[in-house]
Amino acid sequence: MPAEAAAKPARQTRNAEATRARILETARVEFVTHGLNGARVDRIADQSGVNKNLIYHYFGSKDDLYLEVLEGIYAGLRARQEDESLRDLPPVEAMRRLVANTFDHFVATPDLIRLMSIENIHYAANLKRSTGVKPLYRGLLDTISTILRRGQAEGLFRSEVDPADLYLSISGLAYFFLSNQHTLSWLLDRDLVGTKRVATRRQHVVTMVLSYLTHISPDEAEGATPEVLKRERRR
Amino acid sequence: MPAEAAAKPARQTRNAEATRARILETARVEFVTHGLNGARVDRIADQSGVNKNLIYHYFGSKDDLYLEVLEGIYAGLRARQEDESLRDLPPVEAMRRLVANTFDHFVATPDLIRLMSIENIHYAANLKRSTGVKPLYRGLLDTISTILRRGQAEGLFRSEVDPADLYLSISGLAYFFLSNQHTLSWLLDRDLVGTKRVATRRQHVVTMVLSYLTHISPDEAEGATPEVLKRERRR
DNA sequence: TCATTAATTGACTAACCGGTTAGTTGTTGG
DNA sequence: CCAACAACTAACCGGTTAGTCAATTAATGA
Repeated sequence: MPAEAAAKPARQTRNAEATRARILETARVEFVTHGLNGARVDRIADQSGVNKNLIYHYFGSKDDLYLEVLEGIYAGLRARQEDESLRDLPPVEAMRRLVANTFDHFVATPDLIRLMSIENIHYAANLKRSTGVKPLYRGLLDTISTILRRGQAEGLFRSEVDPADLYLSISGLAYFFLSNQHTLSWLLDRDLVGTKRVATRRQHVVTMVLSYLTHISPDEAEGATPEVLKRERRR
Repeated sequence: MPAEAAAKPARQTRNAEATRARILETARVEFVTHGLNGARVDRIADQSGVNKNLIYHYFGSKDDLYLEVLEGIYAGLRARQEDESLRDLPPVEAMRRLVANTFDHFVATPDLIRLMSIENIHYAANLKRSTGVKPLYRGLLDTISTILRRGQAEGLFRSEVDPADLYLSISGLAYFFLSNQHTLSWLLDRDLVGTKRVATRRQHVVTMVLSYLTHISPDEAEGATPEVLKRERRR
């Protein structure tokens, strides 16, 4: 294995970095599976093949360990966001991708969904101790606002749309059927997360958001078309 | 107090029914506030001014007590549903009310939101032990299907709408900003549940669903209007 | 090579917590 | 009036759980 030679002097029996990462990974699974109260530090220790005290040595407390897991998951959100590329696209296409990306990210990251739910059960007490997660959302809202404004200027989108409301709707449409899949699939007697089902739901969500945005009411649309006129009317 | 005379022989120190109800009410608050794992049987006992063993006498176990709370909350869902009245209204108005009712019910019943989240964190393990909650949802889907079909027959609604998907969307739009209000209000730096904010969100949600339903694509709308023709095309 | 530092462990504890045992007290029907 | 039963309590139990203390072992640098 010539690849690993580049990394480090290759310790044999001890490797702080790797051990710490292993604990964190095990903790992620534990917290996602059992929630904050249901998670057991002993179980995390056993699963990562490590003495329990090592966890306290590296992470201080159960809550701090949980917070680090939480921050890691939210950080993954930023990586996938690729806001920049959207700003150059035509408004309708940009919005279509934004919705689809949000949907796909939720589907691909079940841990995010569960941790968001868990965190809200705890009134976001831990997230509020965090630093650095918050800025991610400022950029997201900016992106939505930008796309929205361009679409409205071109007379393609309805006016009077609150970007935050739109964000809540996009997220809600993609979040709910996933976060509540266990009660819902039982109550509705159908699988909600099969590949085929997810694909049709994705289409449905994209269509709903775009129908809403491009549905211009009659009195608003009269004598529309030219972008300049549209911009004029906004005063 | 002449009013209470009609009720019963008025026991003084003991009242099984009232005590049981008091425990259940206290338990509801405890489970909603702390979740299933976070709830403490001792605390429920103290708060209801009752010996802990009495809880086990009436409810058997912590899980069974939780289940009874859960069933009570879901039962409230049925009471508020008033499906019947909707079926007689014109499709658009019926759908408008269905969406608004769902929204209002979620807003008015924060306990429902929290318990649904809590239950999903636990993979719906407790709900699945329940009998009688499931039928409620059959009726709900029927109502949606009926309204949808009538609206489509009259050429008012787009075709090819899965009733279940529509239900998931209506719920998701009303659920997400409430269930995740604690993380979201922190991340977005704004209050989400103030009276005014809820009112604008309500309008937004109703508008989005109706825009989607009434947005007939060009190729679908050509030569539309007559209901008969519409019905004809569905073959 | 040896002292220093960091990684890692075993053994332990105090508090907690769901559930139980063994009762006491009030109500009610005969 | 009293036996039988239901409502209700006090005290306890055993397993669990987050967190700690003191030691041991491996790498590191001088």
